[in-house]
Amino acid sequence: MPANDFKFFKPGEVRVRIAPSPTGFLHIGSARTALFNFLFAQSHQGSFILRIEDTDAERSDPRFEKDIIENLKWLGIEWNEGPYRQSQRLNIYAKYLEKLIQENQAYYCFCSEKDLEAQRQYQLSIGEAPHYNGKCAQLSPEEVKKGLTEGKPTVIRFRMPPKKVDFEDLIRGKVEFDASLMGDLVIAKNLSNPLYNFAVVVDDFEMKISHVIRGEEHLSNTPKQILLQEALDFPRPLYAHLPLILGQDRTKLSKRHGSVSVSQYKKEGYLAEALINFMAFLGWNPGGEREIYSLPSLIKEFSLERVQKAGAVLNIKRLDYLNGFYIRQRSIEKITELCIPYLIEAGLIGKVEGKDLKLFGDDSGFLASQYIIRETGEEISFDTLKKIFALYQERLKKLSEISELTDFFFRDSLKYSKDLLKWEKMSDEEVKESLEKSEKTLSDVVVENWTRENLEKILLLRAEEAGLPAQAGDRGRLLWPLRVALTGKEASAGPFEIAAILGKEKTLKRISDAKFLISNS
RNA sequence: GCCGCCUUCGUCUAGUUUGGUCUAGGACGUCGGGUUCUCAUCCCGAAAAUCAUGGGUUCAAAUCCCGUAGGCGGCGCCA
Repeated sequence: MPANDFKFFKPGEVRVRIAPSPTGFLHIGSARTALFNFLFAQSHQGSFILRIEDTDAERSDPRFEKDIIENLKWLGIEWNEGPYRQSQRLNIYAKYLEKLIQENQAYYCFCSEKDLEAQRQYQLSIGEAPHYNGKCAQLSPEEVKKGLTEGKPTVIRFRMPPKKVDFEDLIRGKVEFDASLMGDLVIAKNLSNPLYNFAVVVDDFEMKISHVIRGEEHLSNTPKQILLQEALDFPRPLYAHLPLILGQDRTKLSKRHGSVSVSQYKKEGYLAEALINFMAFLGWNPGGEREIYSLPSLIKEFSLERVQKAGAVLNIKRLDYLNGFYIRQRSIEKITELCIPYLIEAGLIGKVEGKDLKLFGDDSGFLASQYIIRETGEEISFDTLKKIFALYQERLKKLSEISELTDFFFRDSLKYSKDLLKWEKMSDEEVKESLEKSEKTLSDVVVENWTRENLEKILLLRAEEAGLPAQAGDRGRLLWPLRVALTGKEASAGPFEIAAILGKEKTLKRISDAKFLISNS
């Protein structure tokens, strides 16, 4: 816990914070706010503080706090202080609350929610912004005491000074609000239950926050917080309101737009560095033409001046592109480690019975030297899996695609329609001939020579002698049926590399299965 | 309804501070082509913004000024 001192922050000392409420999984919007705060702190050698705003006990849940912390770490967004929890700082808020009440800057209000709602409806109907009408603002001390001792339901309201408030937003410039339109703000349910706008002001002061960098949805909270600061005699931090992240329909991004939580993206197989690069460019860019940036290079380039004012629509295709790029950058060992859990989850492979798998890290999945193919019971090594994934590394946009792309390696028999075996307009008979040719060619290859290079050399030779005009295009007559026989798929990696991994026996078995399919249906 | 903010290719954006080099640049996506049995990668090329709109200032405006429209956000005993 920080010391309870009242020292003003030093203007030169940059201290920023991210203040998520644990009422949901870490949202991509909060993650981006965290990123910008982190980048800003890092580029100014400042401090970045994590503060969990869990004053709403009903909606807060420790598992959300866990999710927030885990995913921030996963993204590589590290904080220097915290996590602080507002629920553990209630005595601090109570002290300031009492001060405001004592100074008559805040007061108890006994209005019922029903009355308030009626009032709101009425104000709306006459074209006014809904705001508290001040009914309890002038209660005598006796009335307050009576209400309190009777245990009447109550809240604490801040006497909002009816004045204009302006502030210089680092991104938007001068912004002005008229507080006389706002009505007295509820700052706490009672002495031990502070509410957001109040708790934020106290904490930002106590934690000596120099710059409040947050989403634009907080812009209209700012004048309220400024007035509270003035009432408490706190210095005013600098403000920067980030543009919102929008969905396709240009409204604030929410669940109905699809994936919004970082954990969802992680599970779908997006890499942290892709997400970071992507989020950084949502409402900001360094000005040049380079678009690939790692965390360290972002720190070098980041500045609040280059942050956009308008909201930014999240373009998932761009994230996919970036993710594919970063997948291709990773080492094949790392890709293998990351892909294995998806295969396990799809039920394609499993642990070897009796052997313990080493579980490492948070999310890297299982790492072992041997796995078992569920359908056949055969063992498969990490190295073989590595070879399989190597074929698909450049084809992957998301890691989660791996099981659908490579499932044929882990199946005993393949299911596909016989027409898929036909390249262009081949007849059944031609397909059969093609397969027989592959079969013959491959059965002549001794196991010692069963390598990708060799298979390619031999098969290509056979394809080109053909008997037909030997054009490169004719390779398809041999290669397409072969590839479909091995994979059962319209699109896949090439037949040579697949056959090399499958081995002679399985390769020939699949060709024979394909011949059966084309002849008997 | 009230208050506030915003407005350059479909999307993210460069350019606006210091008006001319902007017949508006890049990236994703789309389309076409090359490599290729397929897919992906990679390479080449194209279409795509009368700079929301109206007016003004100026020899000259995406860039400066005024108005208008539209969009979004907030208006909670949520954060």
